[in-house]
Amino acid sequence: MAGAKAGAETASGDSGRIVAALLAWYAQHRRDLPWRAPPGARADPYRVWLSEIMLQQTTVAAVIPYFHRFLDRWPDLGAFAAAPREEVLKEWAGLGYYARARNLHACAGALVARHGGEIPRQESQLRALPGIGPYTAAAIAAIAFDAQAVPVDGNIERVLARLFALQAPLPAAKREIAALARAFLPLSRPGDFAQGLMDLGAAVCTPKSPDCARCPLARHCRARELSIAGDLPRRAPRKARPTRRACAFWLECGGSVLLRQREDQGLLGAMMEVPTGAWVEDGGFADHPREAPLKAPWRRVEGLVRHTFTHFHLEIRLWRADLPPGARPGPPMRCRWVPVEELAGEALPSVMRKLAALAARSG
DNA sequence: GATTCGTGGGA
DNA sequence: TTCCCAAGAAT
Repeated sequence: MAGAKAGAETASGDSGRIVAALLAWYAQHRRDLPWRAPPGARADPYRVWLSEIMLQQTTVAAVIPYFHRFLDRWPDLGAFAAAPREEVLKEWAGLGYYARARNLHACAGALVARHGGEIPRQESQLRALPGIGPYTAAAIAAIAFDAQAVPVDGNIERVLARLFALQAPLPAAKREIAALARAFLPLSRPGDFAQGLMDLGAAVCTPKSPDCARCPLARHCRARELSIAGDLPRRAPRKARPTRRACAFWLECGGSVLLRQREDQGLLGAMMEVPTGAWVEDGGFADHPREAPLKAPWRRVEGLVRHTFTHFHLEIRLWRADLPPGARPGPPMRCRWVPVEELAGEALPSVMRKLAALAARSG
């Protein structure tokens, strides 16, 4: 912690000027985002909560259309809390990290049960809710309620690592960076300070080629002084991604296709899938459809679906069978017949939509 | 502390 | 093509 101590001392000397410069920059350059209130106004806590969950490890550009669809359909927390989980998962499909959607639904229930259908303003109470970790609790407290909190996201980690020229690699340096962030407290406008740092990180202090010439904090920045801004923060090297292989089974009958709901936990948990066999690392493709969910005249579909998850690549070979309209079997466990025209509205993650697209070309 | 958990865009 | 990584949380 010697580094953090030295950094904090540096910050205390400059912190007032840094905060002022950042707030002035933010007043001029703040992004106009759909979950933000006009300058000076306080944002709707429901929108802040929803947007912060969506923005976890997800780009603003990817979130915006989802945020609009959620808000059109569920304009306030009361409406959202009444939504069945299945509908939440359908609206979330394609955004990724589906535990967020499951936790979002669970969190709404907890807000109704424990907080009278309101979003609490205390960081500690927020932190106890499903899907809300240290970052999100601080972000909601600061942005929605102007509470004395400093959320530390990837942007702020990067800005602070550069400001103080921290050489320690992430993620080990997270605690040290959080300590530096807290050295800016107390703040007059915690929400604007946090969002200012995030906007700065997104627009100026970017990961690869920071635009120091346009940075309001340049005169305070140790990394710029050392000409290493673009090299910070350092990160521990990543492990290589292995490849897993699997077969999927597209069974069509009378214009409907057989889908299956995945197990509630784990990868793509509770989402719908084209039934697949085992996903085997360093495996080959079976020559026979022995893992098919039903007996049918299976034939191989030409081509391959490739998809990359966070920690492995997946290659899927598709098998297809078409049954006569009158011969539709009862759906096996966790399965359901879905009209092909209604696939778009199903809770299908992106990898499964790729399979549907391949099947459509094979039909 | 290390792993697991998605997706799409850009260099 | 390949790699990086974006408003992290849960285990």
